[in-house]
Amino acid sequence: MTASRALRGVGRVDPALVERVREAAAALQYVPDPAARALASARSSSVVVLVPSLANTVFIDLLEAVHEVLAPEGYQVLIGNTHYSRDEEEQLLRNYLAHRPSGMLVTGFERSEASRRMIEASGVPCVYLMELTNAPGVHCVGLSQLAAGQAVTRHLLTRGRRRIGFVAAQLDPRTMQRAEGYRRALQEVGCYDPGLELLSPARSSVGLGAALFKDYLERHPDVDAIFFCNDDLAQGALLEALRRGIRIPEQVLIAGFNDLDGSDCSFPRLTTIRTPRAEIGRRAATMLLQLMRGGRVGQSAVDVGFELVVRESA
Amino acid sequence: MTASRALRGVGRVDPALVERVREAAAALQYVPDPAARALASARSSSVVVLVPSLANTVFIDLLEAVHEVLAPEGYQVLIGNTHYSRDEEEQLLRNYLAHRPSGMLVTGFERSEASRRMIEASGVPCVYLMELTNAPGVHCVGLSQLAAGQAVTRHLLTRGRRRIGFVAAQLDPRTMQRAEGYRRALQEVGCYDPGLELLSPARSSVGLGAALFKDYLERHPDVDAIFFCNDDLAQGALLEALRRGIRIPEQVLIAGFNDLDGSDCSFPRLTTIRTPRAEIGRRAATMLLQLMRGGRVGQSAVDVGFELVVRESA
DNA sequence: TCGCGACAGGGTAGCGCTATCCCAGCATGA
DNA sequence: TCATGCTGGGATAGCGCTACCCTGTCGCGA
Repeated sequence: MTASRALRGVGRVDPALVERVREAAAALQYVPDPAARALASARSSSVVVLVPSLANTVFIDLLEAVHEVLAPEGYQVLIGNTHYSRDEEEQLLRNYLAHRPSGMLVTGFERSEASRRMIEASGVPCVYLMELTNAPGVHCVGLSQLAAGQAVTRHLLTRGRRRIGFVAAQLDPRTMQRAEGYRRALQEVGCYDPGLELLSPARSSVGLGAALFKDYLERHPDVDAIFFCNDDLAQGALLEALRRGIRIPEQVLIAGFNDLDGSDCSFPRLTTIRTPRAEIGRRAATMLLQLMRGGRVGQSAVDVGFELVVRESA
Repeated sequence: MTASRALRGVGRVDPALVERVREAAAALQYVPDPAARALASARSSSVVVLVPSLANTVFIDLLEAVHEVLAPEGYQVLIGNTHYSRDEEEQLLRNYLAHRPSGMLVTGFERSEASRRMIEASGVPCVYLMELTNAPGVHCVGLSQLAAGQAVTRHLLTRGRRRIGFVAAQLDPRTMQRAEGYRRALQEVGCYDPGLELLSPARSSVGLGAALFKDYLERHPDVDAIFFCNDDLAQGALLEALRRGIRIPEQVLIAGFNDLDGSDCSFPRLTTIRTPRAEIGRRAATMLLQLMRGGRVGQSAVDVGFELVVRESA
C-alpha cells in the first residue's frame, strides 16, 4: 500500500521512502498494470477525444495539441473518429465509456439523444470542442463559426462584390453555422439570394472543390465572389480557375476557411479564416485537466476567436 | 461462468441458453468491464498502431483501413504517433505494452534497440507496415520504396531528361529508400550526380516544397526534371513554378510520390506514384487477426506494389 | 502526567472478470 | 454390465492493483 502511494505521489509518504520505492521499482523494471489500476479505482488514466474526421487537418492539429498537454500528465489519449455519423459516435461512446475514462473531449453539440444521455449519465468530465454555447454548466472551447462566416462574407462585400456565392461540402454543423453567418451578412445589406448557395453532402476534397466550382460557374455565370466552407474546396477552385482562364481575384473573389497547408502559397494565395485549432486543443485539455482534478474552472466557455487572413484571392 | 462463455461465444454452451443470456444482458444494459477482462485474462482487446505522423494523409488512410478491419472483430485501435522520433516510439511502446495489447502494427523497421527488444520480449503478435523484408519470421505488408523511387526516375529518363534532381524533406527511412532507388536508376545510365540531391530534414509541406523548388532552381538552373519524395512538396513546386513563369513540363518535369489529395487536379496535374496504403492497412490488419488467433499465415511478407500514375507534369 | 490530534505506514478486502478444475448426465462399445 | 469419453454447466480462486480502515509513534498543551 505504501509503495502504491509512493509511486502515485498521493498521500503522505516519507520522501526518503518514496526514493527507495522508486529505486526498487526501477531495479525490478516494475510497470503498474493499468487494467488492475482501472479495476481497483474504477477509473482509467485515459481521456477520450471524439473527432468527426481525421482527413481534415484541423482535427489533426487539435489532437496534437491535446496530446501535448495530457501526455505529460500521465493520461492516455484515445482517439475516436465518428466519421460525421451520429450512429458511429453513439457506438464509440458506448465502447469508450466502458473503459471508464477520466475525461472526455467531444466535437460540437449536435449528437443523438442517446449519446447525450450517455455522456450525462457517465459523470465523466467533458469539454466540448470547436463551437460555443452559453448553456450553464457546459464546458466548451471554440469559436463562433457563425461570426467567422459573417466576417468572410463582409470582407467580400467591402471589396464591392454583391453576387456572392457560398459553396460547401460535408455539411456538418459547423459548416452550417458558417452558412448562417454568410446569410446574415448578406441579409444585412439586402443581397441575400438563396439560389447562390451550393451545398454538397459529399466528402470535402481539392478535387471536389474544382468540380463544384465548375458546376457553379455554369449555373451562375454572374457570380463575382465565392466563399468556400473549407480551404481544400477553395484550393480546388483556384486550380480549376487557372485551367479555365478565369482570373482570380479580378473576375471572381475566392475565400476559404481554416487556413490549411498550401493556402499561403496557392496561386493566387488564398484569403481565408485562420482558426486557432491548436489553441482550442490546448485550452480544452487544460480545462479538462482542472475538471478531472475536481477543481472548478474560471470560465466555462472559452472563445478563442479567429483571424481573417487577407491574401490575393480576395 | 456460463454467462461469460455465452457472451464471448467460446466453449460449448447450449444455443438456447446463449440466447437467454444475451437477452438478460440486453435487459440489464450489461456492458463487460474491459479492465476486469484484461486483468483476468492478461490480455486486452486493444491493438496498438504506431505511425510516425498524422499530418501525412498516407497514414490517415492506413489507419482508416486498419480500423475498418479490426473494429468489427471487437478490437480497440490505439493510435500512437511517434512523430518520426525513436525516443517517442520507445516511450509509446513502454506505455502501450503495459496495456497488454492483443496485437501491434508498427511502421517500418528502423527503431531503437530498446524498442526492438520490447517488441520481441512482449510476445505480442506484430505486423510491420509500409516496408518489406525477407527476414524469416517477420510479418510485414508494404512495398519496395526503392523500386518505386527507381520507377519514377526511370520514367523521367524515358522522357529524355538527364539532369534529374531529387528533393526530399522529413528524411524518414522510406524517403531514403526512394532516394536510393533514384540513385540506382541514374547510376544504371551513368547520369548520377550527388550534387543534384537536396535533402531537407524539415517537416514536409506544400510551402516547403515551394521554397525548396525556388532554392533548387537557383542552385541548379540546368536541371530538367525533379523527383519530389512526397506530393505535398511537388504541389508546392508546381505553384512556385506558376508564380515564376517556369513552364512545367516543358522546362522541368515534376514528379511526386503517394498521389495525395489534389495531385489529380493540380496545374499541371501531377505525375506520381500511387501507393495502396488502404490496402496495406487492410492486409496488415487481416494478417494480424490471424496471428492473434494463433493461426499461421500463408505469406509472412506481402508486397502490395505501387502504380506509376503518369499525368501532365511529367 | 495524560489526552489528543497529526502523521507515517500497513492490513484487508474487494474491483469484475476468466482460467482451471470439477461434476452430473448421457451415449457408446466391448 | 461397466469402464470410457463426451458434453453442458458450475464452483473456486485469483489477476494486480487501490479504497478504506487501523495501528503505533510523536509532539504539544493542559
